[in-house]
Amino acid sequence: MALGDAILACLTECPMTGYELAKTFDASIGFFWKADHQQIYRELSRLRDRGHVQGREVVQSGKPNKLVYTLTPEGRAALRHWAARPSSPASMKDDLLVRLYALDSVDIEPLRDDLMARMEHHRDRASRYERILNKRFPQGNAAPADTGKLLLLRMGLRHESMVAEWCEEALEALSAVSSRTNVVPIQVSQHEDNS
Amino acid sequence: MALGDAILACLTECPMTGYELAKTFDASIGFFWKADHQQIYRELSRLRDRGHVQGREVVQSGKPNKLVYTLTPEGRAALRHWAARPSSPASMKDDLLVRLYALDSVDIEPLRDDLMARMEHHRDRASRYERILNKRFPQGNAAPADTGKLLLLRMGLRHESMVAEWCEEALEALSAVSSRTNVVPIQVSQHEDNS
DNA sequence: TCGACTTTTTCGTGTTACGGTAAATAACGA
DNA sequence: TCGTTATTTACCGTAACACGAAAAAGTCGA
Repeated sequence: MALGDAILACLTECPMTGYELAKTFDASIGFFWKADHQQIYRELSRLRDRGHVQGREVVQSGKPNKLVYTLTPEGRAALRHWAARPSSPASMKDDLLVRLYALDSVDIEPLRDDLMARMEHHRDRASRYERILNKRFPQGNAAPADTGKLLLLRMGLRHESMVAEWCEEALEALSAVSSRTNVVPIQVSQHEDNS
Repeated sequence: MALGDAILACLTECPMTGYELAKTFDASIGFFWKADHQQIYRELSRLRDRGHVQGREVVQSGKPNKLVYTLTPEGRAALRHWAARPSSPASMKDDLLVRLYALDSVDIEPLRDDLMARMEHHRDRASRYERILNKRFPQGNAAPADTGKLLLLRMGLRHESMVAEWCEEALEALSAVSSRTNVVPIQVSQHEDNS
């Protein structure tokens, strides 16, 4: 809902090219917001049109020239202005939850596999966040300017641990159900594979 | 990414009209997925075109006639098929997190207000989930067919409590920062209010 | 009785997000 | 020479979201 603003937020750190942004995004805001490079570039040109960022071309010898984008005062003001408005809570919107909702109309074998994969995924991320936390904020506190980043990481850690734990619980609950499994081989025929 | 499938999942419960779906969605899947009635109706016609649901018109005296949508066998198969594919973890994508990331380029007063409102919001939802859990699953366990719904509610409860708790922590951390606040009145002038 | 609200469906229009495919340019390394 | 990395850009489509509007029938309170 505000990829543009997310990019502006990223650019408050330092001026960057689209390429760098696409990489950096993944290591900061990208923890909770995916955006591929096409999205980033498109959004950057839109921001440039609005005057919120300014692109300076840097001639490079070895590589194609790059466009370093800098936050303009207008962009900075827009970010502040945007940040001053109340936020709306994000929805979770997870496929897994929909599948669980329709649990008895669905095959549980693949669901179980899915849950296990997800559990590992969330555990991985949790330990990743923990590692970063320990490295960047060993004392558990941060300089005022970094407070937000510390809070972000803590949120990420909590979220991932919580979901991983929940996956575990869900797997247990599924085991209890799996006895009366309706094991019917899935039909791939007849109708197309849309959705 | 799969509103259609979410609707199919909803319809596994019982046949419903678009109007009822729009209401019911809010009280089940809508806990983690917002969709207004226009979206639902449009998706329903698409599903009907694909043959995944079937609409029967029910003539009513007092009110306008309604279209009761029933899951077709094809729809049921499509749902099973969809549910058998691995899910992709949803991203959190919360405005608040972006604002915190750019904490030192942003006014903290409105941020604090926002955090407080959000904390209340998440607390409300947490207690709401708890109430539903106590009412629907007093024993803490569910019939096999309802296991998924129990898990959903537990996830919702955990998520909301976690976020509420995190908001509290964030507010504390902000208090520590707020002493060196850069209190400059926000400019609304000069450039337009886009974004 | 008038006006407001509920029930029920539908249309339209625009933006944002997300996804894939692909191309141009130029170096560096195998 | 072929593949990879760096760097930007273009075009395609679909899905999601947001807003606004309207019909057509009834119910209920002021």
